[in-house]
Amino acid sequence: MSLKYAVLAALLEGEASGYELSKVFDVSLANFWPATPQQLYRELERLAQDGLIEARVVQQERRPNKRLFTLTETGRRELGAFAGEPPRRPAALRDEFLIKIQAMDGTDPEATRALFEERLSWARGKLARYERVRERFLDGRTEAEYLRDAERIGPYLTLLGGIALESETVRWCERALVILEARAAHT
Amino acid sequence: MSLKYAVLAALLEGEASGYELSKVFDVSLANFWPATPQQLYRELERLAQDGLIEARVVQQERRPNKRLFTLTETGRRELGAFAGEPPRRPAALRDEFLIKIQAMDGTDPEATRALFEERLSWARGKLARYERVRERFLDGRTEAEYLRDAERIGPYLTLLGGIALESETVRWCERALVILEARAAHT
DNA sequence: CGCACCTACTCAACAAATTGACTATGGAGG
DNA sequence: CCTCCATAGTCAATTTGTTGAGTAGGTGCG
Repeated sequence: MSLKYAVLAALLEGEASGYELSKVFDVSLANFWPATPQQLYRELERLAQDGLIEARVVQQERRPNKRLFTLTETGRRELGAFAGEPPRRPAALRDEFLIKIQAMDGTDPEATRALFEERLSWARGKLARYERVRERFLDGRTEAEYLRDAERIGPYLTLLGGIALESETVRWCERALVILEARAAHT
Repeated sequence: MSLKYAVLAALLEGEASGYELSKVFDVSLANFWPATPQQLYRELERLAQDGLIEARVVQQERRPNKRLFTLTETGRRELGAFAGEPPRRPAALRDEFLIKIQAMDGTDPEATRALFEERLSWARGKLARYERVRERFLDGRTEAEYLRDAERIGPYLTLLGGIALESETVRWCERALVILEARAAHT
């Protein structure tokens, strides 16, 4: 149900092809609504049929042709209506890693440490990427200036959410590693 | 794929029926691996067939009979193996609310404020529940004592993760509300 | 006494997500 | 020259996940 609106929201940034969207979903929207290319192509088809987006075929030389999609007025309206409504379902996190941690006792402590280490460096990497995106948003201005002047701040707020989440993950991993080390030293 | 291990991990706490598991998944495991009762019943059936868990029918008076499931040695081993391996897929967050925020510009600012307010109070509620669970874990001991003496600390670490996540959500919402207010006052 | 709600599930149907393979063309690197 | 990677997708099969209903006895409330 919500993939529909995730796609519409992505098209607020402007015209895009399915392929381009699959890239966007990989880096930005993937942070709160993951989708595979196949899901996107299917969804775009449906949205176009329902008149929420419009396709425009662009002939390309030395490349396969592509279809660029734009929001229609109807699409924009539907997205607006959706954005104003309270969410029907709460956020869902699905994390294999946490299952492993839940079940970690009785396995090799060293393996557990490695898991946390991996997660930590992954979170740090993500945080660094987020910070670069933030620089691009600000584009030289201070945050206060940006928040005062920009016409769209939604994407910036979700970015702040992502940054908050990942920096907290980093702190949590660091803490867990200290705890694990203390338990290891104690034996 | 991972629901399997989520169920096995839940059974580490001891024997449980499908119905009991559906309650556990609602409060604890739901935080990182949501599942509906139907999914659980299907999964339990499969796990029993594969010999990873064992069922024992308990006759009850004035209640429908229930089947209690326990981990077998095989199940315990498979779970251990899983817990040691690096995760095949990264954590996935699916959050309708964030789509709405991404698309919020061009809708009623008051509606957006209400969304954040709602999310905020929801996060605070969850945090309070987590803290109560934490009290139960500690059971009078200090955290340091608990972490030194307890045989299982996995569930405590995932709980800490949940607490970190929700308290960061609270801070993020508060910040967003300040920003929204400033934009509203500015007009 | 009737109604709603709790325990403890099962069944069927449907929607969504995932996986893997397949079609094309072009450019880069060895 | 050959292979791999990037663009720009499509198709089909399978697995997961979701929704709604049904069964059946028990408990609590007014």
